[in-house]
Amino acid sequence: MGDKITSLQVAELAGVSQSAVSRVFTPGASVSAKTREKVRKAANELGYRPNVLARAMVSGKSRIIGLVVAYLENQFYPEAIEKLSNLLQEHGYHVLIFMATKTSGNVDEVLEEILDYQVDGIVMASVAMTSNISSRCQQAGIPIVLFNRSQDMDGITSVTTDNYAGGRRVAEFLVAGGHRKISYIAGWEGASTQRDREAGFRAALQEAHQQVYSRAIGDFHTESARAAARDLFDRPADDRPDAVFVANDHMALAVMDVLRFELGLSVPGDVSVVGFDDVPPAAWPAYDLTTLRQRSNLMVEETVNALLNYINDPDATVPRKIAIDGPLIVRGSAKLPEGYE
Amino acid sequence: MGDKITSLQVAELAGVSQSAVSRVFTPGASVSAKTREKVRKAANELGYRPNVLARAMVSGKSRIIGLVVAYLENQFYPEAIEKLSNLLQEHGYHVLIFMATKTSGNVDEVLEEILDYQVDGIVMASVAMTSNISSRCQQAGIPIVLFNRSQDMDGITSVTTDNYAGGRRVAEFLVAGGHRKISYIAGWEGASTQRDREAGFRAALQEAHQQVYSRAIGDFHTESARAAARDLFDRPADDRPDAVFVANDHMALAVMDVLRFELGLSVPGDVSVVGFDDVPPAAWPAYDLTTLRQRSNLMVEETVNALLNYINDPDATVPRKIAIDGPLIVRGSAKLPEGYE
DNA sequence: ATGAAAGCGCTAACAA
DNA sequence: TTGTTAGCGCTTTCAT
Repeated sequence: MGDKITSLQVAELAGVSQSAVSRVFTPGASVSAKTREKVRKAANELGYRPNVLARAMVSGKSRIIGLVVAYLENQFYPEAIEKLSNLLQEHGYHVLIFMATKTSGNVDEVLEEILDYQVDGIVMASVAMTSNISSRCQQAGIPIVLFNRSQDMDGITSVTTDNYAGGRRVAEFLVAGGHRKISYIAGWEGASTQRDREAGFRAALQEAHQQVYSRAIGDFHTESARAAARDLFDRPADDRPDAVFVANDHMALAVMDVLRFELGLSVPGDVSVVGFDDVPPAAWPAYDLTTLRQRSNLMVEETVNALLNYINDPDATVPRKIAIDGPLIVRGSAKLPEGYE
Repeated sequence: MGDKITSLQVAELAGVSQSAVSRVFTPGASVSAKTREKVRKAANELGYRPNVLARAMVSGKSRIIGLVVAYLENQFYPEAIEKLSNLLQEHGYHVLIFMATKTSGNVDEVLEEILDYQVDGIVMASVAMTSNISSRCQQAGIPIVLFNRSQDMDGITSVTTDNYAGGRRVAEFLVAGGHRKISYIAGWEGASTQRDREAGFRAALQEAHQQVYSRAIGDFHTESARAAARDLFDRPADDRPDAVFVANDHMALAVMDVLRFELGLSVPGDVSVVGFDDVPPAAWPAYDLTTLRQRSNLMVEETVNALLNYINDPDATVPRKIAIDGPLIVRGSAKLPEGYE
């Protein structure tokens, strides 16, 4: 008992050939209404469902998308994963998760594992890529898209927020708010997101004839961010920034806690804080964080599009660097510019 | 170019049979050192790796575990998923994600999809089970374990915190804190976690000759929780609870925001708040939430154990309801009992 | 429109 | 220890 039902058993019950059964379950195959009916009936009776793995073997399409992720602690990612998985599900694909954390330290190792599953595509979220990996996939003919990371090297598709523009927007907002000592808490310096946000931020500051007042590295992690905040703010009032742009919300929330509860500073009274991402807690009244929103819905849609386009027509698809514009969500953690409506 | 390397090609290059190659990649098969060496060399040269799907087909073991989740918004789950995935990876398994949300509304539908992938096991997180599903899996011989949900019906393995004991512990703490008007904000009433937490809570209250002062339903969602908080607390001081147990942290944080920022109440000055889970934000200084911790590490370990035990020896494995004790993490959101150290 | 037959890449008897 | 041989459950020519 409990044995798997095969198409052959259905065929026998329906009194048709095994390939007829296969055709009934293959969209766009030619079967007569009568045959289809007989097969459907037999299949229902037996509770038959095609074996995806067998289908994958012969067709070469597994309908599995590999997802590499390393940083679920940052709420931006669970949210994105949920959307990604949902959208792919709607297209008949499913997500096989690979954690690129401690255990299987290096990404290359993880990637080999993914390839073993004959995935139809790969999404790498918040993970850097070596050109080695890239060529490995290229040669395997597997599309890969970088989510929330970009790569200088060409030939690899990526979907990000327009981090440069976002950084600019934050700087402009802070400058307009009348701040004169604007500091920056950086994310992990290996990340393109960090780099681009900072570059845009600095560029706009420069245009306003300002520069970054001080800088510390938070590495995208809570504890490092706290240390960075102490580093920049635990000093006399006249040597203290009056505003800080933190490279993502996950850090910005921790920074706000340090400012308020450790250093007794008022936000935005003494210091304005702006983050990046707009994760759910940023909207909580206790933080009410002004932040540059990443439009994760759009990002996910673009990711899935890129993947499916390639799968459906590998030759007609060229790698693109997709950068989505993100709006500044103005809340209460930063002083408003004069006359801001 | 870019074609997949098969064991046959390796065999030819190594000058051995195809099955020799297979054996080299099968742990515990008998191969001579010489053959192994030849094969290894050829495999490296060609960049060969076994096709997991083909292996799955013939062996009947896919090394894929299906995971059903519905509620990534609650930080407890991303954390758990990360740990689960990591631990399974260490055992050579990988997680195929299925969202049980809006899109594929009903769990039964999702489950059929999972079965199509010939998974070796299923973890259902925060998802209720119909007996229908259960028997479907039983008959397919696929182990299924409920994570953070339990089921009255027998024959199904579940891993939870001891929610009843947890609920008791919270009540005892609140009573010891001198509270006399203790209320409860419930989670989704279909959830076993909700039921058990409330039952334990009420039992301990009763033993202290108290009862629940008032009750509202938060459904485990932020917005409903906010409404529930208003419902219970937006009233004259003498008809207001002096403490509230909220069925999980995700809601408790939202409740604290309403109390403080909408109703102008002080926590714990006017109201003590206790949650359940101990998600990361509970420890943030802005909330400093007293809460009953779910030991997700242990829960995940037990889940993986249960799964692997069954896979390795289906006949010797009996369904168990595993309930893990969780400690009360005392922070600042609730008044401390007299003389509490 | 349908059936027969040939594999997809691999593991697992079975011989040798 | 090794090679040979059968499949795993399915899709896909190729005839009919």
